[in-house]
Amino acid sequence: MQDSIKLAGIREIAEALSISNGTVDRALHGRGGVSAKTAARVLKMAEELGYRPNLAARALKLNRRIRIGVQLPKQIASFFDPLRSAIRSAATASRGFQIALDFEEYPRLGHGDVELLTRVLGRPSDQRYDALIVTPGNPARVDALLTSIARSGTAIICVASDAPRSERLASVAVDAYTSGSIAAELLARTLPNGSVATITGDLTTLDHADKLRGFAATLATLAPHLTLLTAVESHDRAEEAYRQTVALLKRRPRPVGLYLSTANSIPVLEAVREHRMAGKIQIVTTDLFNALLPYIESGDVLATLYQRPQTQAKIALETITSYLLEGTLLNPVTRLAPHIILRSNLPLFLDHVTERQISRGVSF
Amino acid sequence: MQDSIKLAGIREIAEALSISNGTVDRALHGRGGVSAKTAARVLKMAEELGYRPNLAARALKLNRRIRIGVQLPKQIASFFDPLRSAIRSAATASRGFQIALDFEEYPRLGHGDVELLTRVLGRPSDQRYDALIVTPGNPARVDALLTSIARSGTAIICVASDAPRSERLASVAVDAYTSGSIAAELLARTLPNGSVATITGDLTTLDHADKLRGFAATLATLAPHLTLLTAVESHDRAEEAYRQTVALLKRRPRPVGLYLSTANSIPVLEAVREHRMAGKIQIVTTDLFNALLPYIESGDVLATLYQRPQTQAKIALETITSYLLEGTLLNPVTRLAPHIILRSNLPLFLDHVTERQISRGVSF
DNA sequence: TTGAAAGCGCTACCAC
DNA sequence: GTGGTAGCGCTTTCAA
Repeated sequence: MQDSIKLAGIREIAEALSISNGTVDRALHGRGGVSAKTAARVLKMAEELGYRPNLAARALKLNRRIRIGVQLPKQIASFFDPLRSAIRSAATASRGFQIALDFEEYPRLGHGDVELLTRVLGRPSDQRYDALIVTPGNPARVDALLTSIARSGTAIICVASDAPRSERLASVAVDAYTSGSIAAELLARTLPNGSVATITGDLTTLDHADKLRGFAATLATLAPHLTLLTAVESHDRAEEAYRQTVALLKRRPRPVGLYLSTANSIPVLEAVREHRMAGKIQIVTTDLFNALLPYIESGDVLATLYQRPQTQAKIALETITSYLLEGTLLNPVTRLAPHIILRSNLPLFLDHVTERQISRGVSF
Repeated sequence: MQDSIKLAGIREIAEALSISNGTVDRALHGRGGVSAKTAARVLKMAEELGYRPNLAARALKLNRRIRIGVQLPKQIASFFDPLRSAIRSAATASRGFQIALDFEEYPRLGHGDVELLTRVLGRPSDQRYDALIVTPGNPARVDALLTSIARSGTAIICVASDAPRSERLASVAVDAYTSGSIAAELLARTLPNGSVATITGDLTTLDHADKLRGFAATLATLAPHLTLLTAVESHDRAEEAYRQTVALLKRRPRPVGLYLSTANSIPVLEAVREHRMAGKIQIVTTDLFNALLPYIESGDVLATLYQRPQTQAKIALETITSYLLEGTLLNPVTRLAPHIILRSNLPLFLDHVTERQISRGVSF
């Protein structure tokens, strides 16, 4: 089979119709100032000749240096640091655009994000972002802001979470419901009778709530032999998680399985180890970072659900560039499957773990 | 943090040194005809100004219509059909290059591949491929050919398998050893005592042998309670697989787990069902296609290891274009982690399953 | 409403 | 060894 496409450009269309290429361009892009009749002829001929715009030429001519704002929280660093650096390298690799990135940070989801977003609206128009990458925290508090920004001409891309009721251009995230569902299936298949517990961050966060819904639903379907204890919220703080874990371990009968739906897993794992329950409780965690590695290698952790920050970054930037350059919206909503990382496939992910994910302060 | 890179082009370097941009270009690309001294000055200034080539301009100027040959087997269609169509769409989406694809097919791995490769060497030089995408079957029989083609100036990219001793430019594949290892871990975690069997294609194929090595190694480590029966080779033929499965099911004690390391799983699953053993034997399969879906949904299949043809295609084309356009070899060897598809995350993969994977004849 | 032409940054060719 | 320059296909501006 041969894909030989004859390359028809604007020039060819113009010649075929004996008009100027300026007119063809205007017609093709509906820029106005073209009679309806001519426009129709152009469109028809373009179709006929199989017109494919030369993106290199377009990019060269436009030669825009597009400006992308990136507003992400410092925490949880194990996820957002790799995400940031992946955005950086995806931007560097981009053909066609010079991409200027403007990174801004705030402490954590729901703490400082609104302020940064507000500041975007105040930027002088010559410094406007062409696109803005954000992780929306509480939708109720950012929806309106995101919509305002979008209407001001900045394309909004949500990563890691979503604000579906805002006018964001696109959203990329791991499917949270499915994440919970996978955790439940893994526990269902490996555990005999007993009860399982979940430790999450904050149930007002959509992502966390969705994970729990998926977990509960699948547990009910696949594991009628397992009882689900009420969810514990650790608010992504280390001591809280530690304390709550100790409390869980003192319950009788003791839970046989644990689903940690945020990256705040280390204090939990430490508590489990200190109580000499390592390996006796099946644990499914979230994300991948240095401190977690030994627990996976030892088998203390059955599996971790990796949210693929690199992939999310790549998709986000592809979405932005193809939107700005070609005017096509690839995929308004991308829901990735998390990678299920076990002991056996861990080696393949080791190069995804960066070094400088040192937890400072109480959480990570 | 602000990434404002001042955009220095060839022009800027030339002006800074009061020389012509032709000279700068020659120096930057080591094209010769430049005095060592000038070349050094140019390189230094380029460094200083942070020279970044404008890839759009380069692409526009070169305006090559690169020609990529794609030689893949018809079987196993569930893998190679999606791979082919993903190559197609990745090529269409490519900025900078017009890509002409030349698809060629042969019946199956090891049957007809050598002939197609030989034919490549005979092509008139004006029809030479800039790059060739292949799945090497038996390395012993294609290594030399691949090297000849590579030396003739065609970049060879191996997908789905590898020929590491040839002079191929790059290789993209799922890590076979890890695939087997994952299968073993899943069975180890879900099975009590007993024996497990493997059905593979052909142990002379590197990929199949590697999977088995990984399976055996991990089984020994994680599941001393499980016995591994000797591997069965079905040569990817349906009746053979069916017959062998029936034989396996007649063994006493009956195997409690099964690892099917090729996509030739349907006859096995049918045999299991007919013997009313569905759900009583844990089965891990390979790849994802329509016919397999009901088995995953019903739980007959515990997990399938998906080899991500779309991802492989994308990486292969990225490797090719960045090599031909920028002259940089991204990653000579890419080893993907297979996706572990369970019942819970299956919905996220449904759109990866194309329709026209109808098995014709004896195998797929 | 349409035509003509400049020019984006790079490569390659020709002249010196 | 080096300088000068045409031109890739597109967008955009100015003139008609």
